Amino acid sequence: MEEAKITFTLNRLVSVLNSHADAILRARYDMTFSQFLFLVALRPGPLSMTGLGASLDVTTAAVSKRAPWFEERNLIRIHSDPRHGRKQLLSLTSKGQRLVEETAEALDQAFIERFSDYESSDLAAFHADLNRVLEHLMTIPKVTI
Amino acid sequence: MEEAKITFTLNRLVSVLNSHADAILRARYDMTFSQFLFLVALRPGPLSMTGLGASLDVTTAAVSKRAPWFEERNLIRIHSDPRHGRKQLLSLTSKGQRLVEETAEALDQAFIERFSDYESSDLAAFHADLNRVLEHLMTIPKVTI
DNA sequence: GATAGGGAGTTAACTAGTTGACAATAGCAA
DNA sequence: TTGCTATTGTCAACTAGTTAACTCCCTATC
Repeated sequence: MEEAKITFTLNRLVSVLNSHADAILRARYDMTFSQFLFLVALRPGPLSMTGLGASLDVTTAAVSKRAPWFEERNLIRIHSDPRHGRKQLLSLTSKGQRLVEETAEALDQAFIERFSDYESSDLAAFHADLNRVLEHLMTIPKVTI
Repeated sequence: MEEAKITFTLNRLVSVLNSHADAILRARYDMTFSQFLFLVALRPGPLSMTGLGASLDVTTAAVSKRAPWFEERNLIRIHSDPRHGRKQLLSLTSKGQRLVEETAEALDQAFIERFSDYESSDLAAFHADLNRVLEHLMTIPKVTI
Protein backbone atom coordinates (compact mmCIF):
# COMPACT_ATOMS: atom_id res chain seq x y z
CA MET A 1 0.00 0.00 0.00
CA GLU A 2 2.83 2.34 0.81
CA GLU A 3 4.09 2.06 -2.75
CA ALA A 4 0.81 2.72 -4.47
CA LYS A 5 0.45 5.95 -2.60
CA ILE A 6 3.21 7.43 -4.69
CA THR A 7 0.86 7.34 -7.64
CA PHE A 8 -1.85 9.00 -5.55
CA THR A 9 0.51 11.75 -4.52
CA LEU A 10 1.55 12.25 -8.12
CA ASN A 11 -2.06 12.48 -9.23
CA ARG A 12 -2.86 15.05 -6.56
CA LEU A 13 0.20 17.08 -7.41
CA VAL A 14 -0.63 17.19 -11.11
CA SER A 15 -4.22 18.04 -10.37
CA VAL A 16 -3.24 20.98 -8.17
CA LEU A 17 -0.76 22.32 -10.69
CA ASN A 18 -3.17 22.01 -13.60
CA SER A 19 -6.05 23.59 -11.69
CA HIS A 20 -3.84 26.47 -10.81
CA ALA A 21 -2.85 26.98 -14.44
CA ASP A 22 -6.49 26.66 -15.46
CA ALA A 23 -7.56 29.29 -12.95
CA ILE A 24 -4.98 31.77 -14.20
CA LEU A 25 -5.92 31.20 -17.83
CA ARG A 26 -9.66 31.52 -17.16
CA ALA A 27 -9.28 34.67 -15.11
CA ARG A 28 -6.81 36.50 -17.29
CA TYR A 29 -7.39 35.13 -20.79
CA ASP A 30 -10.89 33.62 -20.72
CA MET A 31 -9.39 30.34 -21.81
CA THR A 32 -9.10 26.84 -20.40
CA PHE A 33 -5.96 24.86 -19.76
CA SER A 34 -6.97 22.34 -22.36
CA GLN A 35 -7.38 25.07 -24.97
CA PHE A 36 -3.93 26.30 -24.04
CA LEU A 37 -2.49 22.82 -24.57
CA PHE A 38 -4.15 22.56 -27.97
CA LEU A 39 -2.48 25.75 -29.15
CA VAL A 40 0.84 25.14 -27.46
CA ALA A 41 1.21 21.86 -29.31
CA LEU A 42 1.16 23.79 -32.57
CA ARG A 43 3.88 26.19 -31.50
CA PRO A 44 6.75 24.20 -33.02
CA GLY A 45 4.99 24.14 -36.40
CA PRO A 46 1.96 22.87 -38.35
CA LEU A 47 0.60 19.42 -37.60
CA SER A 48 -1.99 17.14 -39.18
CA MET A 49 -5.10 16.16 -37.23
CA THR A 50 -3.48 12.85 -36.40
CA GLY A 51 -0.16 14.47 -35.54
CA LEU A 52 -1.77 16.90 -33.16
CA GLY A 53 -3.72 14.05 -31.60
CA ALA A 54 -0.49 12.15 -31.00
CA SER A 55 1.07 15.22 -29.46
CA LEU A 56 -1.91 15.75 -27.15
CA ASP A 57 -2.23 12.02 -26.46
CA VAL A 58 -5.75 12.03 -27.81
CA THR A 59 -7.45 10.39 -30.79
CA THR A 60 -7.74 11.98 -34.23
CA ALA A 61 -11.50 12.12 -33.79
CA ALA A 62 -11.17 14.32 -30.74
CA VAL A 63 -8.95 16.79 -32.60
CA SER A 64 -11.23 16.76 -35.63
CA LYS A 65 -14.16 17.80 -33.49
CA ARG A 66 -12.39 20.57 -31.60
CA ALA A 67 -10.44 22.14 -34.46
CA PRO A 68 -13.34 24.19 -35.94
CA TRP A 69 -13.78 25.99 -32.62
CA PHE A 70 -10.25 27.38 -32.85
CA GLU A 71 -10.58 28.15 -36.53
CA GLU A 72 -13.78 30.14 -35.94
CA ARG A 73 -11.92 32.28 -33.44
CA ASN A 74 -9.11 32.83 -35.89
CA LEU A 75 -6.56 31.15 -33.63
CA ILE A 76 -5.58 28.42 -36.08
CA ARG A 77 -5.80 27.89 -39.81
CA ILE A 78 -6.88 24.59 -41.35
CA HIS A 79 -5.66 24.03 -44.87
CA SER A 80 -5.25 20.84 -46.86
CA ASP A 81 -1.77 19.59 -47.43
CA PRO A 82 -0.88 20.26 -51.09
CA ARG A 83 1.04 16.95 -51.23
CA HIS A 84 -1.83 14.82 -49.89
CA GLY A 85 -5.44 15.47 -50.82
CA ARG A 86 -6.90 14.10 -47.62
CA LYS A 87 -4.48 15.44 -45.03
CA GLN A 88 -5.30 18.67 -43.23
CA LEU A 89 -2.64 20.87 -41.75
CA LEU A 90 -3.35 22.88 -38.63
CA SER A 91 -1.20 25.92 -37.95
CA LEU A 92 -1.33 28.91 -35.64
CA THR A 93 -2.52 32.22 -37.04
CA SER A 94 -0.55 35.24 -35.92
CA LYS A 95 -3.33 35.92 -33.42
CA GLY A 96 -2.99 32.37 -32.12
CA GLN A 97 0.75 32.68 -31.96
CA ARG A 98 0.57 35.91 -29.99
CA LEU A 99 -1.89 34.32 -27.56
CA VAL A 100 0.28 31.27 -27.03
CA GLU A 101 3.39 33.30 -26.34
CA GLU A 102 1.59 35.54 -23.91
CA THR A 103 -0.14 32.77 -21.98
CA ALA A 104 2.92 30.53 -21.88
CA GLU A 105 4.89 33.43 -20.49
CA ALA A 106 2.22 34.11 -17.87
CA LEU A 107 2.18 30.50 -16.71
CA ASP A 108 5.95 30.33 -16.58
CA GLN A 109 5.97 33.47 -14.50
CA ALA A 110 3.36 32.12 -12.11
CA PHE A 111 5.34 28.92 -11.71
CA ILE A 112 8.54 30.80 -10.99
CA GLU A 113 6.84 32.97 -8.39
CA ARG A 114 5.24 30.01 -6.72
CA PHE A 115 8.63 28.35 -6.34
CA SER A 116 10.63 31.48 -5.68
CA ASP A 117 11.67 30.16 -2.28
CA TYR A 118 13.06 26.96 -3.76
CA GLU A 119 16.68 26.73 -4.71
CA SER A 120 16.73 26.39 -8.46
CA SER A 121 19.15 23.51 -8.02
CA ASP A 122 16.52 21.74 -5.89
CA LEU A 123 14.00 22.13 -8.65
CA ALA A 124 16.48 20.91 -11.22
CA ALA A 125 17.25 17.85 -9.11
CA PHE A 126 13.55 17.19 -8.69
CA HIS A 127 12.99 17.46 -12.41
CA ALA A 128 15.89 15.11 -13.02
CA ASP A 129 14.33 12.59 -10.64
CA LEU A 130 11.02 12.84 -12.46
CA ASN A 131 12.70 12.23 -15.77
CA ARG A 132 14.61 9.30 -14.38
CA VAL A 133 11.41 7.65 -13.15
CA LEU A 134 9.63 8.43 -16.40
CA GLU A 135 12.42 6.93 -18.47
CA HIS A 136 12.47 3.90 -16.25
CA LEU A 137 8.79 3.38 -16.99
CA MET A 138 9.19 3.93 -20.71
CA THR A 139 12.10 1.58 -21.13
CA ILE A 140 10.17 -1.37 -19.74
CA PRO A 141 7.23 -1.40 -22.12
CA LYS A 142 6.72 -5.08 -21.31
CA VAL A 143 3.28 -4.86 -19.70
CA THR A 144 2.91 -8.11 -17.83
CA ILE A 145 -0.80 -8.59 -18.04
CA MET B 1 10.45 27.64 -20.13
CA GLU B 2 12.75 25.28 -18.34
CA GLU B 3 10.59 25.51 -15.24
CA ALA B 4 7.26 24.89 -16.90
CA LYS B 5 8.56 21.66 -18.33
CA ILE B 6 8.46 20.16 -14.86
CA THR B 7 4.70 20.23 -15.08
CA PHE B 8 4.84 18.60 -18.50
CA THR B 9 7.05 15.84 -17.17
CA LEU B 10 4.71 15.34 -14.24
CA ASN B 11 1.72 15.09 -16.54
CA ARG B 12 3.45 12.53 -18.74
CA LEU B 13 4.52 10.50 -15.74
CA VAL B 14 1.02 10.39 -14.29
CA SER B 15 -0.45 9.54 -17.65
CA VAL B 16 1.92 6.60 -18.12
CA LEU B 17 1.29 5.26 -14.63
CA ASN B 18 -2.48 5.56 -14.92
CA SER B 19 -2.59 3.97 -18.36
CA HIS B 20 -0.59 1.10 -17.04
CA ALA B 21 -2.97 0.59 -14.16
CA ASP B 22 -5.91 0.91 -16.53
CA ALA B 23 -4.48 -1.73 -18.86
CA ILE B 24 -4.03 -4.20 -16.02
CA LEU B 25 -7.53 -3.62 -14.69
CA ARG B 26 -9.13 -3.94 -18.12
CA ALA B 27 -7.25 -7.10 -18.98
CA ARG B 28 -7.60 -8.92 -15.71
CA TYR B 29 -10.79 -7.54 -14.18
CA ASP B 30 -12.77 -6.04 -17.08
CA MET B 31 -12.80 -2.76 -15.23
CA THR B 32 -11.46 0.74 -15.82
CA PHE B 33 -9.11 2.71 -13.64
CA SER B 34 -11.81 5.25 -12.96
CA GLN B 35 -14.19 2.52 -11.76
CA PHE B 36 -11.44 1.29 -9.49
CA LEU B 37 -11.03 4.76 -8.02
CA PHE B 38 -14.76 5.05 -7.41
CA LEU B 39 -14.77 1.85 -5.35
CA VAL B 40 -11.48 2.46 -3.61
CA ALA B 41 -12.75 5.76 -2.26
CA LEU B 42 -15.44 3.84 -0.41
CA ARG B 43 -13.00 1.44 1.20
CA PRO B 44 -12.58 3.43 4.42
CA GLY B 45 -16.35 3.49 4.93
CA PRO B 46 -19.67 4.78 3.59
CA LEU B 47 -19.83 8.23 2.02
CA SER B 48 -22.59 10.51 0.83
CA MET B 49 -22.82 11.50 -2.84
CA THR B 50 -21.18 14.79 -2.00
CA GLY B 51 -18.57 13.16 0.21
CA LEU B 52 -17.58 10.72 -2.49
CA GLY B 53 -17.43 13.56 -4.99
CA ALA B 54 -15.06 15.45 -2.72
CA SER B 55 -12.92 12.37 -2.33
CA LEU B 56 -12.76 11.83 -6.09
CA ASP B 57 -12.37 15.54 -6.76
CA VAL B 58 -15.50 15.55 -8.86
CA THR B 59 -18.91 17.22 -8.53
CA THR B 60 -21.86 15.67 -6.74
CA ALA B 61 -23.71 15.52 -10.06
CA ALA B 62 -21.03 13.30 -11.56
CA VAL B 63 -21.29 10.84 -8.66
CA SER B 64 -25.07 10.90 -8.77
CA LYS B 65 -25.03 9.83 -12.41
CA ARG B 66 -22.48 7.06 -12.05
CA ALA B 67 -23.68 5.49 -8.80
CA PRO B 68 -26.58 3.46 -10.29
CA TRP B 69 -24.14 1.63 -12.56
CA PHE B 70 -22.29 0.27 -9.55
CA GLU B 71 -25.47 -0.50 -7.70
CA GLU B 72 -26.86 -2.50 -10.62
CA ARG B 73 -23.74 -4.65 -10.54
CA ASN B 74 -24.11 -5.18 -6.84
CA LEU B 75 -20.80 -3.50 -6.06
CA ILE B 76 -22.23 -0.77 -3.87
CA ARG B 77 -25.40 -0.22 -1.90
CA ILE B 78 -27.26 3.10 -1.90
CA HIS B 79 -29.41 3.69 1.15
CA SER B 80 -30.75 6.86 2.65
CA ASP B 81 -29.19 8.08 5.84
CA PRO B 82 -31.61 7.37 8.72
CA ARG B 83 -30.56 10.63 10.40
CA HIS B 84 -31.01 12.79 7.32
CA GLY B 85 -33.92 12.40 4.94
CA ARG B 86 -32.19 13.79 1.90
CA LYS B 87 -28.72 12.32 2.26
CA GLN B 88 -27.84 9.07 0.49
CA LEU B 89 -25.11 6.83 1.80
CA LEU B 90 -22.98 4.78 -0.58
CA SER B 91 -21.21 1.74 0.78
CA LEU B 92 -19.41 -1.27 -0.65
CA THR B 93 -21.25 -4.56 -0.78
CA SER B 94 -19.22 -7.59 0.18
CA LYS B 95 -18.77 -8.29 -3.51
CA GLY B 96 -17.52 -4.74 -4.02
CA GLN B 97 -15.22 -5.07 -1.07
CA ARG B 98 -13.72 -8.30 -2.35
CA LEU B 99 -13.16 -6.71 -5.77
CA VAL B 100 -11.46 -3.66 -4.31
CA GLU B 101 -9.11 -5.70 -2.16
CA GLU B 102 -8.16 -7.95 -5.02
CA THR B 103 -7.59 -5.18 -7.56
CA ALA B 104 -5.72 -2.95 -5.13
CA GLU B 105 -3.45 -5.84 -4.32
CA ALA B 106 -2.87 -6.54 -8.02
CA LEU B 107 -1.94 -2.92 -8.72
CA ASP B 108 0.35 -2.76 -5.72
CA GLN B 109 2.07 -5.89 -6.91
CA ALA B 110 2.49 -4.54 -10.41
CA PHE B 111 3.97 -1.34 -9.03
CA ILE B 112 6.41 -3.22 -6.84
CA GLU B 113 7.55 -5.41 -9.71
CA ARG B 114 7.99 -2.45 -11.99
CA PHE B 115 10.24 -0.77 -9.46
CA SER B 116 11.95 -3.88 -8.18
CA ASP B 117 15.31 -2.56 -9.31
CA TYR B 118 14.92 0.64 -7.32
CA GLU B 119 16.23 0.89 -3.82
CA SER B 120 13.20 1.22 -1.60
CA SER B 121 14.97 4.11 0.10
CA ASP B 122 15.18 5.87 -3.28
CA LEU B 123 11.46 5.46 -3.74
CA ALA B 124 10.80 6.69 -0.23
CA ALA B 125 12.96 9.75 -0.82
CA PHE B 126 11.18 10.41 -4.11
CA HIS B 127 7.82 10.14 -2.38
CA ALA B 128 8.97 12.50 0.33
CA ASP B 129 10.03 15.01 -2.32
CA LEU B 130 6.64 14.75 -3.98
CA ASN B 131 4.91 15.36 -0.70
CA ARG B 132 7.14 18.29 0.06
CA VAL B 133 6.29 19.93 -3.26
CA LEU B 134 2.61 19.15 -2.84
CA GLU B 135 2.53 20.66 0.62
CA HIS B 136 4.35 23.70 -0.61
CA LEU B 137 1.63 24.20 -3.19
CA MET B 138 -1.17 23.65 -0.72
CA THR B 139 0.16 26.01 1.91
CA ILE B 140 0.15 28.96 -0.46
CA PRO B 141 -3.48 28.95 -1.46
CA LYS B 142 -3.17 32.63 -2.37
CA VAL B 143 -3.82 32.42 -6.09
CA THR B 144 -2.49 35.66 -7.47
CA ILE B 145 -4.77 36.18 -10.38
C1' DG C 1 -5.08 0.56 -66.25
C1' DA C 2 -7.50 -2.04 -62.33
C1' DT C 3 -7.52 -2.94 -57.90
C1' DA C 4 -6.26 -4.01 -53.13
C1' DG C 5 -4.61 -2.02 -49.06
C1' DG C 6 -3.23 1.53 -45.97
C1' DG C 7 -3.40 6.21 -44.13
C1' DA C 8 -6.28 10.38 -42.95
C1' DG C 9 -10.35 12.50 -41.54
C1' DT C 10 -15.37 12.60 -40.30
C1' DT C 11 -19.42 11.01 -38.08
C1' DA C 12 -22.50 8.53 -34.76
C1' DA C 13 -23.25 6.62 -30.40
C1' DC C 14 -21.43 6.27 -26.14
C1' DT C 15 -19.06 7.66 -21.27
C1' DA C 16 -17.72 11.01 -17.88
C1' DG C 17 -17.13 15.31 -16.60
C1' DT C 18 -18.97 20.42 -16.03
C1' DT C 19 -22.45 24.40 -14.64
C1' DG C 20 -26.85 26.12 -13.49
C1' DA C 21 -31.57 25.56 -12.11
C1' DC C 22 -34.36 23.17 -9.25
C1' DA C 23 -36.69 20.43 -5.31
C1' DA C 24 -36.56 18.62 -0.86
C1' DT C 25 -34.81 18.53 3.67
C1' DA C 26 -32.37 20.33 7.85
C1' DG C 27 -31.51 23.54 11.10
C1' DC C 28 -31.58 27.77 13.27
C1' DA C 29 -33.73 32.38 14.86
C1' DA C 30 -37.28 35.10 15.91
C1' DT D 1 -44.71 27.70 14.83
C1' DT D 2 -42.92 29.99 11.06
C1' DG D 3 -39.83 31.30 7.99
C1' DC D 4 -34.92 32.17 6.15
C1' DT D 5 -30.70 29.82 4.80
C1' DA D 6 -27.67 25.70 4.19
C1' DT D 7 -27.09 21.33 2.42
C1' DT D 8 -28.12 17.60 -0.52
C1' DG D 9 -29.22 15.33 -4.58
C1' DT D 10 -31.14 15.30 -9.45
C1' DC D 11 -31.89 16.94 -14.08
C1' DA D 12 -30.89 19.30 -18.53
C1' DA D 13 -27.65 21.15 -21.61
C1' DC D 14 -23.10 21.41 -22.63
C1' DT D 15 -17.80 19.97 -23.47
C1' DA D 16 -14.32 16.58 -24.37
C1' DG D 17 -12.97 12.26 -24.67
C1' DT D 18 -13.63 7.16 -26.56
C1' DT D 19 -14.53 3.24 -30.32
C1' DA D 20 -16.39 1.63 -34.60
C1' DA D 21 -17.88 2.33 -39.14
C1' DC D 22 -17.42 4.92 -42.99
C1' DT D 23 -15.37 7.78 -46.96
C1' DC D 24 -11.55 9.55 -49.52
C1' DC D 25 -7.24 9.41 -51.50
C1' DC D 26 -2.62 7.60 -52.44
C1' DT D 27 0.46 3.85 -53.79
C1' DA D 28 2.03 -0.51 -55.05
C1' DT D 29 1.36 -4.65 -57.60
C1' DC D 30 -0.60 -7.46 -60.89
